[in-house]
Amino acid sequence: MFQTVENRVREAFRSHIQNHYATSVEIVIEEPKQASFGEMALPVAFQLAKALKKAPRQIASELAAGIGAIEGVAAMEVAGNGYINVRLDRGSYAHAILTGAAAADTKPGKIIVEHTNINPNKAAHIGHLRNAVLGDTFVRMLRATGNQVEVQNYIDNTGVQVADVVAGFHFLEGKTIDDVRALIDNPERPFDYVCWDLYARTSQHYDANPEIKAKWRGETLHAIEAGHGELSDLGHLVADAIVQCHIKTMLRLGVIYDVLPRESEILHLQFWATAFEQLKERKAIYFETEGKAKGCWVMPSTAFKEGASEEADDNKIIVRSNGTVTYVGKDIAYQLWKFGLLGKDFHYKKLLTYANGHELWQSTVEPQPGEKKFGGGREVYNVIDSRQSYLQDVVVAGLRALGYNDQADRSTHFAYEMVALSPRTCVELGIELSDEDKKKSHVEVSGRKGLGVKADDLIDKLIENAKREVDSRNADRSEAERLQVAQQIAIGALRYFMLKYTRNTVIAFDFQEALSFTGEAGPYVQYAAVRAAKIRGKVLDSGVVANTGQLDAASMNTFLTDEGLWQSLLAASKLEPSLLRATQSGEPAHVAKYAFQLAQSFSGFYQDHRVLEEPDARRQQFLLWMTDLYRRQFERSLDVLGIAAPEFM
RNA sequence: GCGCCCGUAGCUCAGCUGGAUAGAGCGUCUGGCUACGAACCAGAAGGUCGGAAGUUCGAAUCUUUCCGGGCGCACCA
Repeated sequence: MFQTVENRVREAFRSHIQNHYATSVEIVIEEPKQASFGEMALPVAFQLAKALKKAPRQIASELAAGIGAIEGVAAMEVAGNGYINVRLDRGSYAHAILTGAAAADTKPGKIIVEHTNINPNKAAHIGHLRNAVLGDTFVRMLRATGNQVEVQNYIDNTGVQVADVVAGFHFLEGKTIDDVRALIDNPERPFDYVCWDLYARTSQHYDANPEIKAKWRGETLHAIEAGHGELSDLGHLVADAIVQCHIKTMLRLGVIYDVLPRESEILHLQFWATAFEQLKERKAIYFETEGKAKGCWVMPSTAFKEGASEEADDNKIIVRSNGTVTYVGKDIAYQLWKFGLLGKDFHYKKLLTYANGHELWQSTVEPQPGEKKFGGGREVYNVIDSRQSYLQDVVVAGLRALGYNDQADRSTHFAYEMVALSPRTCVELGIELSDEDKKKSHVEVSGRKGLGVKADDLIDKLIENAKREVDSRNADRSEAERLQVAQQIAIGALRYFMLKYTRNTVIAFDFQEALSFTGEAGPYVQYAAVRAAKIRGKVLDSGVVANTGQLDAASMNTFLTDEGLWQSLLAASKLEPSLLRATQSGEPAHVAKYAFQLAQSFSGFYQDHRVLEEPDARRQQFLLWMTDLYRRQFERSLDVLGIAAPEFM
């Protein structure tokens, strides 16, 4: 609704200025510095001052006087040195919200979002959670603004990290496939936890014995890539089992996927070979005959690096001298497929059906009956750690080199900074810190060292904390209900924590902060949502029948002369513009911020107005409607954030 | 060495395309529950927006430079 009026104001000023001043400027509409100034502020007089050679204040006065009536606008004032402040017609604004149903228009084309993308060789940690929560929330934002989205989670099941764990089982510990299968089935200890420790042990062993590293890793990788033999079988067994663990962990957070494209199929279906031919044909890569990259196929650095010189020896190797392809090469093939440019497709089989009926598919080599189709997107977002921006640049350069400039432009590296650990949390975890580390604001996690906080451990701890609070406040509820709410609160706290920071902020993860359920946190928003729903329920239980029919623009206007109520309505009505802005800027933190501000606004409303005890029947109807508007907006914004609105807290 | 990111209140962070008196949470201090649930609310204290120069009617925001920090620059991903 706000945007509708905003557009009207913008258009009125645009045409008025065009007609009377014979010039055109971009009409900027801001939020006034202070709420008392009105609802919109236009600095347009400043922009015109130079061209018209007049004082801004004078121009503003002329504009305000000459522009005439605009539907939905009650008044315009000149303020400061030349601002034009716009005041809305409160009654008609409220009435328009009451009667209007905004239907989101669906946009054409499919957007592909790839996120999570965890190496299937150990348990997920907090860094992975940031990726998944950012990606999942962005997907929800896109869908809420009318986009069709396909969620992909790429599985690197043939990479070095999987090979290291396989080598650990096979060479280091002498385990057979049946031994490993027993570990997977062991309910005592989760398999991803077993691998977490084994990966750290294997890495340590490698560090102490570099020659063994080359031998074991090489042998294992070779077997996995060839796709047969015991080491290969072990690789698939481990990777598939870990993927199941990851899917389960992410499901706890409400994160689900549409399809898992796997690297093994990229290899076996010759995706790379096809891309390789195209790259060679278009001369995007060349065979190096001298220097340190002799015998490799490389992409010249001039293709992906600004200001790179011809002589600089920093070309990117795509195919190694032993003929194997690097990750970047495979990623170029994968990216081509995402846009439907490869001329090939995977086959797919259904991996599982989520409790809500949604199906998760996985790539496979053999054709399957009734298989779905994936890929072929109009736009692609890759949610990947900003440390990989160099490699993402290479991938995009690959698209450009093949002549796919449009697709390159619609290819976005949705980058985010890492999650590190606060020194205090390292101490709590029993991690030894060097004197140098102690001075730092954060310490980087390391999977190779087994240093980090496992996602499931963190979630368990959050639930435990929430459960204590819920128990102490809700003795009348059943154990099952309390547990469910505790889980919702824990996940709310966690998702909000991962979303409250903008993407390029390094998060120094701190247990005390993450476990905090007060202030700018998920549970604060949930609490407000619970209260809004509860008031509504109590009022209706008291025998009052909701009847918005008696709320016309004129009567609402009288209630809205109360500045506090007007500000409440305004805050509640601004979900759409902030959601749109957040989606355009690719910043889920903005949605989190809006939800928090909505909760702040409601808390104030809650304090100031007693809906249940309101003696004036019509005013009570109005307050009830406001409460319900808040409730609906909480529901929608929390849904975008992937946070549940509990029934009680 | 080259490239990218960051430096805003004691701490952790917002600040949309430059715009009016720079905001929030936490922490500190003062108040508010016989409750439409205090996981809340009201109020106070707290900032030369890292330094300097420039562009502009106007700079936390744009440019240059310096200082301080982070991350990249593999035949790993």
